[in-house]
Amino acid sequence: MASKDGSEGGRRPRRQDGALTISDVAAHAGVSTMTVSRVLNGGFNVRGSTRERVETAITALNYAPNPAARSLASATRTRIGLLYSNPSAGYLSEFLLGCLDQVGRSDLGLVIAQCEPGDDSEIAAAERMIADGIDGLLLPPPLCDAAPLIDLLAENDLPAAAVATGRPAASVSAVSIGDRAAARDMTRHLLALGHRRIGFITGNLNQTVSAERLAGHGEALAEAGVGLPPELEVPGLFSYRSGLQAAETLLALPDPPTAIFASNDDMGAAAIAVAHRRNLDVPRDLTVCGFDDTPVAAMIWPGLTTIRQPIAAMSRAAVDLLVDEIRARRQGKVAHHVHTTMPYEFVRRASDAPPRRG
Amino acid sequence: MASKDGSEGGRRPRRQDGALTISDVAAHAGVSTMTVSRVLNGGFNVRGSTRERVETAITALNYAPNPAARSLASATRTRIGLLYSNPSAGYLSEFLLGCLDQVGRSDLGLVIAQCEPGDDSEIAAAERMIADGIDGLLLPPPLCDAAPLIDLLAENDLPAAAVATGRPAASVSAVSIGDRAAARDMTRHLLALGHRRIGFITGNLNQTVSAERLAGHGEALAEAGVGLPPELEVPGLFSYRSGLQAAETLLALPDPPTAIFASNDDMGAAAIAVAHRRNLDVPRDLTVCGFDDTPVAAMIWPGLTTIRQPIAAMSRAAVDLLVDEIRARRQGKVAHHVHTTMPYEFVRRASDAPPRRG
DNA sequence: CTGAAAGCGCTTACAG
DNA sequence: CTGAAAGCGCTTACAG
Repeated sequence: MASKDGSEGGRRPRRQDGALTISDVAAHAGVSTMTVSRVLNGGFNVRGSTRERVETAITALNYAPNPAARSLASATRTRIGLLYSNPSAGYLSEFLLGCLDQVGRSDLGLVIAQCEPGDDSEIAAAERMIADGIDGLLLPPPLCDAAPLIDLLAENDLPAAAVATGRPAASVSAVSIGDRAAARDMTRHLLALGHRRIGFITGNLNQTVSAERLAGHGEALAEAGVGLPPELEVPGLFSYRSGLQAAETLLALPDPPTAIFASNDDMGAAAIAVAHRRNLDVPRDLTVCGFDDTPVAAMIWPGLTTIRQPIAAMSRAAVDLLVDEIRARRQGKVAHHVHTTMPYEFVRRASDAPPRRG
Repeated sequence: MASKDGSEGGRRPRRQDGALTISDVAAHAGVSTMTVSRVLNGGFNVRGSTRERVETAITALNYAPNPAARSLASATRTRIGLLYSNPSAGYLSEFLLGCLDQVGRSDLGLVIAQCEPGDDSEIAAAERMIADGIDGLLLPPPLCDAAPLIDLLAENDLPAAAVATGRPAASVSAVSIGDRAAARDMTRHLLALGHRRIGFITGNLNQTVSAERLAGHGEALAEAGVGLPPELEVPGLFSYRSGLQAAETLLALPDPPTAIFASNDDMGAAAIAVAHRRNLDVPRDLTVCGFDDTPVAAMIWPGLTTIRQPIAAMSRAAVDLLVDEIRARRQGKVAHHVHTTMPYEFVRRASDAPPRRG
């Protein structure tokens, strides 16, 4: 067949940035672009050996698909929602940093809504997003544990990814650290320093991580044969203010603890403030430690010994999980809810020391 | 002419979401899509009357171009960088919220880098971004005032948008509130309550807003014929810790102030903490106010009277400015550096009252 | 100042 | 299981 129009040659190509395209991969693997596309999108209906050849070509060439072309061709820009509700500012900013990163590299639309905790505004906000045609929802704490919300999503068959929940619901994907193990590590550290009377400030019991962290603390004590007298376990709500009050309670005890393990950094910072108000030196007179490693932990003095959660990496991972699930559904596959655990890190700063003798 | 291929009909259209395309606008305006595209991209080489017709069609139809198609066709995804350096977490999270929103709706790539303040890492980070081929840079405080950094960008002819600078450099676009006027309003409020000895905690003088806020304070005092004794002006660094020290200094004065105006909320919160430590009731014994309206202002007790900066709106606006400038340059137009001022808001909470008598 | 054609890099719908 | 063709919505390069 002759070429369809008479004119041959002439125009110069538009693009000169050396970016690889799907055709390069196809050529390298000796298949059609169609097949490469299939592999890219889950590899269904592709023979195993073919898929391997394509995957080899992809990694050899270090190919990454052009997100703009993808969303244009599929005529569906994936849009995910982020619902948040008064987390600490330090947590939120790191969470957003992770989202921004992942959203930017995947050409996703991200719709954000804040909602007040407690009342039904989280339900209302979620319903608005569903009506708006969102493809999936991201749930940072404390919403990761909001049962009515999660039920609503399940009823509407909307994929969701919960971040930092202590006990993921079966109907959602989730990214967490091992909160129980992390708390156990922290308490083991305090025990190793020689502390035996350790005050514990719980988190808000609406959030499942609170019970997990308390359980981890209890396990470490049990291992060491140390008891946890009820007066040493005081309730907090994750807020600075609640930490102030909890620390007051602990330090006003007739036989006060030599160490305080606060279930997050804000409350740890509050415990340090209370200690100072009482003219106690931290860590000489009192050891204090926190959890999360939000910015405040490094900003106060003395720096707070804590557990680092890789928050940005967790939100990135959650976005990935969500997108994978959305894609899978579009192809009619069964939805997998993946529960991922990411590594935490023990961060020792300057707020802990052996208990004072005499 | 006959249709080019014999087959007529057959496939059904791929898209069914009623989204408008450039062809709809072209039909409505009675021009080619090419002309609509020209209007969309600055309207050069389009007759005035034609442009108006197209613009009318765009607004009538409420048309918005498909960002994915745009970046695919132009073969250039606009990528902007965000360089940040230890702002308060509350500030950063609101700033990111704005970016996320704007980036999401424009199909922009966003590259984020943190750098330590002071040393040359901001220069190094910027150079890395330039080498990476970034199209423009976003500069939240304190980097909005980093002269060496801004010089580097000017030398490399890289568009930048500074957010919340008190005195924008000529070579960058900028989005600010009127810091001077806002501080003037706050001090007028304190004067109206009856305060005459007002302590002022400055911000970090590396940031130009610090001098502006101080100047606004001074202007209001001058208007009222009230002097500013040197001992009532104490230096802060915008950090909680620096606020603690500054407030101590003020309250240890033989004739202490009846009100403290802190140049940001973190330092205002610190002043309240110091007052409490000294058994002073806020606001009965001491009025305290802040600036910015970051989350901490509403979280502490009493709630902090402050000036609200629309941080998210400011970062959104900065992204827009940057993108406009990048597009203009691509079309060979001269780059405009726009300096925008956005409205602030006086937020009265519970930390201010008339001075105590006797 | 304006438009017809080609093309951006992918995916969908169809046909084997 | 695999591929040839058409199309996503826009912009570039060219021609008037």
